[in-house]
Amino acid sequence: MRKSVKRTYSRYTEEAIRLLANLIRSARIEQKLTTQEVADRAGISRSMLQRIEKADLRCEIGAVFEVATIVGVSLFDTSQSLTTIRREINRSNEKLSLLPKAVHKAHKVVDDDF
Amino acid sequence: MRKSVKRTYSRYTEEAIRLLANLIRSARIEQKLTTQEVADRAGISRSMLQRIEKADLRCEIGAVFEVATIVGVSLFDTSQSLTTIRREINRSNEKLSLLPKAVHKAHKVVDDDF
DNA sequence: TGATTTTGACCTATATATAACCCATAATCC
DNA sequence: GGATTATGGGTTATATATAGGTCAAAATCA
Repeated sequence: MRKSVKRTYSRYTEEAIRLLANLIRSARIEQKLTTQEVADRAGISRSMLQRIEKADLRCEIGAVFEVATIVGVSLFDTSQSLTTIRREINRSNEKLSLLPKAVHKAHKVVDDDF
Repeated sequence: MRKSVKRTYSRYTEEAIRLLANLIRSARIEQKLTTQEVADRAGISRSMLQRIEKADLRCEIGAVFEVATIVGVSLFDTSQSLTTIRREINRSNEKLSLLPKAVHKAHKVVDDDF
């Protein structure tokens, strides 16, 4: 079953996505690409691109990142480069392999009376 | 109408999201938070969080960013700070106001014969 | 080791996002 | 100014993501 979904977002989340949307729109216009062109290249509809540029929080992250990549907005602005990001992935994989697989909370106290 | 959607993604998009997912999972475990706890705080289901940590490209960007924020993974690693990101938004707004509102391609050449 | 909890993988019903339209207006260019 | 194109804002049918559940296996800890 699925309950009606009404999400709330932190300020930081909202503004991060707002910034990303603005950067995408700027980059698109600077490169003189129409919304239709970018949408086609990204394999999405024009209406979807419009939502992305309006910072709609419910767009698929894959679509947003793909558009960003196409117009040249670097995610993780550490690096635009694929090799660098791969290095980071490897590091995070190593780290993950060292961390515990599950997080256990302290056992519930059975002693409820006092 | 809606056509069946089969997306393709660039390598960079895939790996950027892979990295983000790894960072989220690492941070969650380091802070000894269970999947259920984080899901609750983010207002999403546990199954959704699982997809996020598996780098599923079709999750809502808002949900992903919210989880990242909750476990302390900074988007735009320039800054974890809200004020810095706001400054960036303002700059991008100024920039956008100076850019043309629409991108026009050269007029179609009516002269088709040669 | 045994008790307890977390996780991952699945399933289902339904709310919702999506592509693909259309149209009016705005923006651009000559 | 006039012609042309881009954009924004709708609408609709349908594919799909989602919440919420179950269950077995894995992981943790005493």
